Amino acid sequence: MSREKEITIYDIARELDLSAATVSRGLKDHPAINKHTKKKISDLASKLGYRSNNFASNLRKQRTNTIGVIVHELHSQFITSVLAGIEKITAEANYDIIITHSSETFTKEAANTLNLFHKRVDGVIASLAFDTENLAHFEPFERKGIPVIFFDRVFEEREGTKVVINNMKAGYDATKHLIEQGCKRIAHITANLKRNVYAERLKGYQLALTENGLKFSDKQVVVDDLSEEASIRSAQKIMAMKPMPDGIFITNDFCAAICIQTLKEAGIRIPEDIAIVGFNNDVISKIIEPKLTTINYPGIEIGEIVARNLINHLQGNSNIKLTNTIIIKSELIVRESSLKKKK
Amino acid sequence: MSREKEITIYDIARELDLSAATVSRGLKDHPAINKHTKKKISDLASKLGYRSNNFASNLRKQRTNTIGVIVHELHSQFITSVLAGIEKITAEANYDIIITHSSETFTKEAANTLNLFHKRVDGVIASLAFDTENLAHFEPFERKGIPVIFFDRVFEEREGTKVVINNMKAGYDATKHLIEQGCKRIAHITANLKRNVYAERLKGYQLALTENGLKFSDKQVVVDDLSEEASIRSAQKIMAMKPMPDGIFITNDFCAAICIQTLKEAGIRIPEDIAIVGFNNDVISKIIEPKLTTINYPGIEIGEIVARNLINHLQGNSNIKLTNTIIIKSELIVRESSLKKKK
DNA sequence: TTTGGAATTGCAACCGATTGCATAATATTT
DNA sequence: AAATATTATGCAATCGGTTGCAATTCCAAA
Repeated sequence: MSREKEITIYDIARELDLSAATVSRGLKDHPAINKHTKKKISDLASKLGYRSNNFASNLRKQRTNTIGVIVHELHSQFITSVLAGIEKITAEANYDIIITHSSETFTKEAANTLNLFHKRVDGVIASLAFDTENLAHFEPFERKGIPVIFFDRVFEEREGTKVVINNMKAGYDATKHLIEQGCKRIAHITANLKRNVYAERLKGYQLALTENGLKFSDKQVVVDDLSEEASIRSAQKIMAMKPMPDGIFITNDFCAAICIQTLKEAGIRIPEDIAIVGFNNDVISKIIEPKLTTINYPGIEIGEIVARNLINHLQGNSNIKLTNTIIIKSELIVRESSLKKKK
Repeated sequence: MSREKEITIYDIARELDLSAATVSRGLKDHPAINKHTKKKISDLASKLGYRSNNFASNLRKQRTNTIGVIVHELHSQFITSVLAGIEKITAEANYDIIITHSSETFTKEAANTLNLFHKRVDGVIASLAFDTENLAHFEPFERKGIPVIFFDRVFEEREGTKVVINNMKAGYDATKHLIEQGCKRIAHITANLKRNVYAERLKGYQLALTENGLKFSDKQVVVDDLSEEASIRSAQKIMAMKPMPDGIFITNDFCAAICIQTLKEAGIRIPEDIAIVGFNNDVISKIIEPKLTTINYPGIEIGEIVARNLINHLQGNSNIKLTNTIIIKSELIVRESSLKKKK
């Protein structure tokens, strides 16, 4: 199979006895070009199978029409929903996206960031890894005036637009719900508290407790990562508590599912002995038995809003520095895992 | 924030009183350049924050060092594992990847294919959408001599390398296992039989039945998509069969999980009344109750092999046309959902 | 017929890295 | 010291599309 020669605007120009400039303008519907000429150009272009060379074009235009996306994982429903939302909006606006993921490690996140920088993306959308401690690796973008928007895992202190849910309220709602179900000793399983999402949910948990006359104690908060092994460990810690909790607010559905499994295997009844609320509304929350009460996390919506904001900014219709924090609504979905009281 | 000017090799050349050619070679460790000079170049480059312009480079080199990946979904564990495998190998070989997904529709798949073509990827890795009927949309690649490797969902008839598991054997093993557990009336829930993977598994199912003196009947095969709704529908069809099956081989773990749920809600005991075997070894198979017997589908390995093959071919170390089908081992993982007999 | 202005098209200089070939500088051999 | 080989660097063309500005063509009004 011999490779066909690539067709360029010069080939088209030669064949139609025009200049490359005219062909270039004709192909992109420039108003100065005669309708007739445009037609001839685009006809011949498609006949010859012309495809525009992005590299030449980007090189000259000094922009790529590409947005870089940095996420912590691909395995989560939430993230894939966000990506779907981003993709929808960016595709409409004719932007390409490059998706990178950090597997929850700062090192890979930094490498991906650098990589996107070298690829000269016009803008970046990011959610931070588990152990990212600062935003120094985003500085090159800052220096070049390339906009970066964060969602979900963000640094509150940082300037610029962020898209998040009200994690504190969500944590509050989850805990309040457990209290309303009659729980008196409510534990909380969560992850790295340096991440805003977990810290905020903890605050909400704490507030709900104290506001309802229950006392908060460090000992009832289990911090680990959210892997399968960690989840089993966490469940074991819960069982070792004396007295054992009668309710748990768990910051992640997968972790909650593993916990439920571990607890059930130990003969603990859910929700009778321990009521459980998860977080995210993953598919898994409807598979696990009992079905999991959880917080709905509207990924698609978040993705759409993040993308729309970035693109507006890129097109000069808004200024990212002005808008600061966009809060998306999330709500509690009640299923069996928390229902101590019959309806 | 004012944008910094971009540093080029010319800036470096000027400052060091060298030619751009030398700088270019120095930066990529060309053997003809003096060690000393190289050091000076790379020192200044990093001091100035130089970043190479990929567009200029690609334009000149006429290749992008980018591989396009087309998959049917991002939501599945299997696919994200494959992607992880691909990423590992391509990153080592210094290739970039662009990931596109078709949401299981041919239209999007074709659009993505075209898009990758325009982006001038050096090679393509693809798994077909649910309803793709032919490979005409890959023809532009063929014409330009750009290699395309398929995995998982492939067209058997097509020339060129494909990476798959032995789906027929897997289907056979799954069904045989059910037979060994004493099942006499084994149903099969599957999806679009135009896709090789499903057609092959069906063949294996059929073979195991007839080989063991059980008769095969169309009526025991339920074909639908693999969505939640479809899975519920399928479970209902199973329950409506008279006599009801005592075993089901389901071509996908998620679907199997939903089926188990639906059957259990109807009071059917798993595995006592109906034994079930799934496919994929998704996380979900360990969450569902009872835990699901399934076929392990080694995604990472498949990804690695596909990527390695493509890269070898791109680097001229092998010819994709010669190798034809690479078969990866997969095996049955026995859990509770199929164990009628106590061990 | 002349002329002003609008409508089209072309010229030529970019954008930044790469690379075959020539040349210069240095080292080695005779 | 001359000749040859080795090492290091530079020249200049090239990749293909874009765009400010100039040039040409065309048409209608004077």
